[in-house]
Amino acid sequence: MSDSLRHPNLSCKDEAPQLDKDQNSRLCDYCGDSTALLYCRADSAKLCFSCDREVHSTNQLFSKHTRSQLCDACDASPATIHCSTENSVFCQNCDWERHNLSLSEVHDRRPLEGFTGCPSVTELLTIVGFDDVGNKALFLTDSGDAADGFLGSEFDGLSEFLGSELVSDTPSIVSLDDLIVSTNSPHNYNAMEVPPMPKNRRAAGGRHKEELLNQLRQFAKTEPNLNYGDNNTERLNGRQYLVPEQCGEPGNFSTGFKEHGIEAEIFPSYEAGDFQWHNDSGEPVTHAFLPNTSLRSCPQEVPGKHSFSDVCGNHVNDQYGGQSQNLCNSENLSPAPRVAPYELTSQERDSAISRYKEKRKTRRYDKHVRYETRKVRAESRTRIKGRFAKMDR
DNA sequence: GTACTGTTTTGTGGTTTTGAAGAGG
DNA sequence: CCCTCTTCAAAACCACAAAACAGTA
Repeated sequence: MSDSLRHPNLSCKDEAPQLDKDQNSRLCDYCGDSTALLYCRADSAKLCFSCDREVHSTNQLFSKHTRSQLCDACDASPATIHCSTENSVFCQNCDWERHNLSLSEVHDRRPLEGFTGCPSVTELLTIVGFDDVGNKALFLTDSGDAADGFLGSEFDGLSEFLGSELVSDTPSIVSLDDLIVSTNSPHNYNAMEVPPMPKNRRAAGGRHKEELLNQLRQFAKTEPNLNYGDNNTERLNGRQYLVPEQCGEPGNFSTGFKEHGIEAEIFPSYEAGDFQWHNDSGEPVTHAFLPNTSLRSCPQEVPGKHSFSDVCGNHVNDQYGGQSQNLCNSENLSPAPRVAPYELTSQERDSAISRYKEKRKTRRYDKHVRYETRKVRAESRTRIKGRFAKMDR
């Protein structure tokens, strides 16, 4: 990860996620070869995209496993928070530890959601936050190695693409609530306190964007709907290009579809009906495809609304990064992924859950007046259309 | 360390404005 | 699908005393 990708205000201490650490900690639990980018909670396994598809397309039961991006910090838990300031995705524990320790920093964090089913490459791009530019990354040459698409100077290579498009997520303002909770709560547990997701924002990806795109690119070659040579593939000037699967309007890309007389075909992926989004309470969202703006909901806490789910009887919601017993594993129904043991992580998770519950008990939903004298004064002040008016002296 | 002074920032509430979402034609 | 209308919630606005902060003796 280059320094240019880091937030300029980050101190050395806060640059934490040891992303250059031993890559073995991020190897796929299933193939043991590729870099793991996803985490399946039900299987307690880290998986690359290819193995994820292989494992979870086995049967309908496995396809219900909720998967998330792998935490950039610990490489061992499902990510539930995307910090655009650090350009990383974090699990609940790492998010809490990092953003609790760096109260002086104001980081722009957003909730991430898991997914189930067997989403297509395009859908995966959307899930990991490349929804607006993701398809560009799949415009491949015959070599398939470089993202040297037909955009020419406009889109000259993956690295430039990464530098200009994907990593330009600038930090934005964090909510006041985020700061208040951080400073006032006796527990300082603000992992759940993420500001609302603005619309049309570019998100996620994390610090493994390049590997992520590489895997998806390889994945795209094998995916039935995105295979070279089939209906999705068009040839232009001797090059092969993938016609976006879900991009909807060909004109959205400045790639010259219309100019070249190409109409992007919109067709359902073969597993589209099997692909489900989950809302923040872990319940499946019925829409097969949601607009970009709805992809990540903001888990605002609602009194009385519990956050645990029991999907498929063996899942725990993303909010806690919970690790559940795997019914499927216990019955040995699937090609069992290698499971990495982490007792400590489990303890940390329990600790985080208890912190969360404790904080939730003491949370105030009503308005709190800090200075009663100011309140008294404001009530007695003269107003014009509700606004304070100047006093005649 | 304490006291004082000057400057900057914060917080307060009623009304209006703004924007999102839903209903209906 | 598009447009209009309605409803609702949240943000914005205002002035200024109080709080917070910085500097000095």
